[in-house]
Amino acid sequence: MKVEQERSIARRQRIVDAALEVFSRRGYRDAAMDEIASEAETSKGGLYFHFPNKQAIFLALLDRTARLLRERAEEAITAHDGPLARLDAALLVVIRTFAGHRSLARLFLIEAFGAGREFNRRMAEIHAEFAELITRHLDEAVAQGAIQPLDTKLAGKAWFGALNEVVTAWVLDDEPGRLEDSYPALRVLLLRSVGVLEQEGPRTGV
Amino acid sequence: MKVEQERSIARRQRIVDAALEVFSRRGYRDAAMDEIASEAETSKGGLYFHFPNKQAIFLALLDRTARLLRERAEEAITAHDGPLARLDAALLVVIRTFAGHRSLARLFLIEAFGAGREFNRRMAEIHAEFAELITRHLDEAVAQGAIQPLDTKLAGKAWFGALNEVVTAWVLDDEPGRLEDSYPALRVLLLRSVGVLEQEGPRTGV
Amino acid sequence: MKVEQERSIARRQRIVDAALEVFSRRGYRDAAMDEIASEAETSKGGLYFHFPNKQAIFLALLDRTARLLRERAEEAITAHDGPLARLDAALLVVIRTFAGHRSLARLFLIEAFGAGREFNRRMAEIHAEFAELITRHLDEAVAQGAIQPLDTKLAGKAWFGALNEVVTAWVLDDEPGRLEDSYPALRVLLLRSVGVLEQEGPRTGV
Amino acid sequence: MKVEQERSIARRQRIVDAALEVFSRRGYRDAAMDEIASEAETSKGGLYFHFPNKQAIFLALLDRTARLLRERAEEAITAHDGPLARLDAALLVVIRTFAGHRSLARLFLIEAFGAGREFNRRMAEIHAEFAELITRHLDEAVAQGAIQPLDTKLAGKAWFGALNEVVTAWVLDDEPGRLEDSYPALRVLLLRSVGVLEQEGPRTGV
DNA sequence: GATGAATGAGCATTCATTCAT
DNA sequence: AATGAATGAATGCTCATTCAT
Repeated sequence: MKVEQERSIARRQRIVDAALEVFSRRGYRDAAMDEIASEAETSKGGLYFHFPNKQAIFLALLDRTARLLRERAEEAITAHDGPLARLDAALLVVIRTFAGHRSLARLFLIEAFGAGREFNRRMAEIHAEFAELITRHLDEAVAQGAIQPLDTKLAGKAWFGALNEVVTAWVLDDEPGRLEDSYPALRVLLLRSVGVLEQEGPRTGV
Repeated sequence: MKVEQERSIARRQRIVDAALEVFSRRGYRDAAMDEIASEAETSKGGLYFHFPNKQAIFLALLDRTARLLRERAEEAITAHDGPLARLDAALLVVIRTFAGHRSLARLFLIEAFGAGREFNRRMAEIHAEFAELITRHLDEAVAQGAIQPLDTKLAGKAWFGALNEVVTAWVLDDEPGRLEDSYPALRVLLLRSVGVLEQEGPRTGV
Repeated sequence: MKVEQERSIARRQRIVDAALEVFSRRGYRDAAMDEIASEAETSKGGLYFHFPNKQAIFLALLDRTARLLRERAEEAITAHDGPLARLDAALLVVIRTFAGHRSLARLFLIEAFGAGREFNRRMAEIHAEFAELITRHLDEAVAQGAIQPLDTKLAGKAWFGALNEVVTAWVLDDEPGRLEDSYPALRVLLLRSVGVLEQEGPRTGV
Repeated sequence: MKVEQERSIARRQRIVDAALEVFSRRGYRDAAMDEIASEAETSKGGLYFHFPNKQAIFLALLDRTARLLRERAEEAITAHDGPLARLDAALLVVIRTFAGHRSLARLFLIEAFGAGREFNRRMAEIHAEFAELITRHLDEAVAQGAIQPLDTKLAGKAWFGALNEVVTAWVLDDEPGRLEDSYPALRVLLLRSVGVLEQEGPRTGV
């Protein structure tokens, strides 16, 4: 039993991995189940044993990615003190994660929209989640008097959008530089936008 | 001849109008040439007389939209003095244009990606153009001493991204409020991000 | 215009003809659209231009067949006088029609059921129509005093069923004799069942 | 061993029961092995342990049903004297059996055809068997002088067909009445068709 | 210029059957 | 005996594109 369950989970994993590969190579619509199957070293039927349809695979991939980002961000957050430092660390971690997984970034920021009306709601939710995370910390910063009161909801969206665009441009760049290198300047802009003029960057490694 | 040319141009117009309608109703992939044809009150063959293929229609639509935005932005720009005021006016005009054409916004910000790998390059260019417009004015503001030197290229992307996200969230909102209402706060954020603390909004009408 | 319409109608005809061929060769479910297409010397897309789906082709075929039978039956009916003679002529015509088109009989009596729940209602209607035709004439025979009063609704079903089974057995027979040869005896049985002991057969040719 | 054999037989029973349920719910083609398995509270593998394939399950069900009908009919037959009384009793028992098992009737009279070319032969046999049972008794009635000589083979088919159609119409009726109520009138028709004008109905219970 | 009929490659999905455990 | 994971052939349907009229 145990063994079989583990194998089944592993197979799902492999399918989702393959899906990432194929979706980011072809885009959602042009990705054929056949190709995902062979990339996952299984058969088309195998795919349908583990997932009800193509959409479900994409959704699983989306959720896995969102979870990964969220977990890393939260980890970074708990490792720091003070709302702005935490936010700072979280954004850096997001940048770094995408920097290390360009195809994942492409999937998350580009393919996910346009994959069909059905995904728009889910993507809106994911965007909203991240924007809210930012909003929450800005609210706390306001509460602690670290920054002046402001429309934190809007700021959450704006920060997320700024980050988003920087990463998107990097994804679509034919000869991309190092994504992480954009962060320091972006950080200054974002902090200034809420009225923080100086603050040291996070001391997280590398 | 003259008359026929005009008629032909009018027909193209009607097709592109129909395309906007259908693409934003269904998304690029799910929009059928049949539906565009009937929306344009012509036949499938008629479409292919005026455009070589589906992609070309979409591209024409994209370019028409980009041109519209650019023209309006430039108009606003020439109506103002000083790089920051001009930028301010341009962004406001973009916001207002999208506010008045939600389906166009959806098309431009959501469908355009995911319409297929072939469009990504074009979209990247369009994004870049707008980011560069911002960068240009920020550069000028730096040159005039209105703001402190900064990474204006990055700031261009960030500003555009912030704007983008605010509009996107509005497009995907089931019960959207008035998009224009977000602008004043966004404006403050953006200006602050480049170190400008106070500045009156543009006096553009309504 | 005229020419094109005619051609279009001819094509539909050809498709329905091909469908009869293929459905009665393979049965409804095992008939592939591909095979119907090639039998009709057109392409799969062509099929779908003229019919919305497989079911619609089958239904068109069913209706065409039912219409053919009805028309021939009515023709025979108007050529005779007296309800029993008319009925007699109608049944004979049905028998003869099936005798001349074994695959059509197979389709109509065997494939049509079992082609899927969706067809059952239609088939029930068709059966009912024929049974009612019989019932109507029996009613008239009663009204004219040619036969004693009886449950004509039930008799309609029973007569139709008897006919049906005789034809079905012939269709499924590996070495079938001449279907028409069964008619005289069947005729005697049916007439006797409503109390008519003697009556000459119809004088319709061959 | 004994116990295990019994268990195995019971399992087969359960599978065939489940098959009846599912086949008459969905029709042969649309019935999935998965659904039969879960209805039988076993697994797909379990099905294939007891039967070589889907067809075999259907055949087993068909044969079980035919056997049931035959046994009940024979029972009724031996309980009566005289060929016509026996026939009468047999038909009544068939009617009553179907009346009590509508899904079984649907399966036997409707799904069984159209389940695929492979079943046609078997169904033809089953029909023939019942027709022959009728023929046999009519032959005996002729031999005993109870009825005048006639084409008893044809009459067998016709009787069976009449019965068949009455039951089929009832199966396909959305708001069916009591099937048994049709029998007395049908009986009169059938008997008259072979020249018997009066005869009391069978005295079989209820 | 315009039309509508035709094409055919492409694809998601289903499902009976197999088989290692 | 039983399970459930895996297989892969089969198929209805879509749709951009072509082209004779």
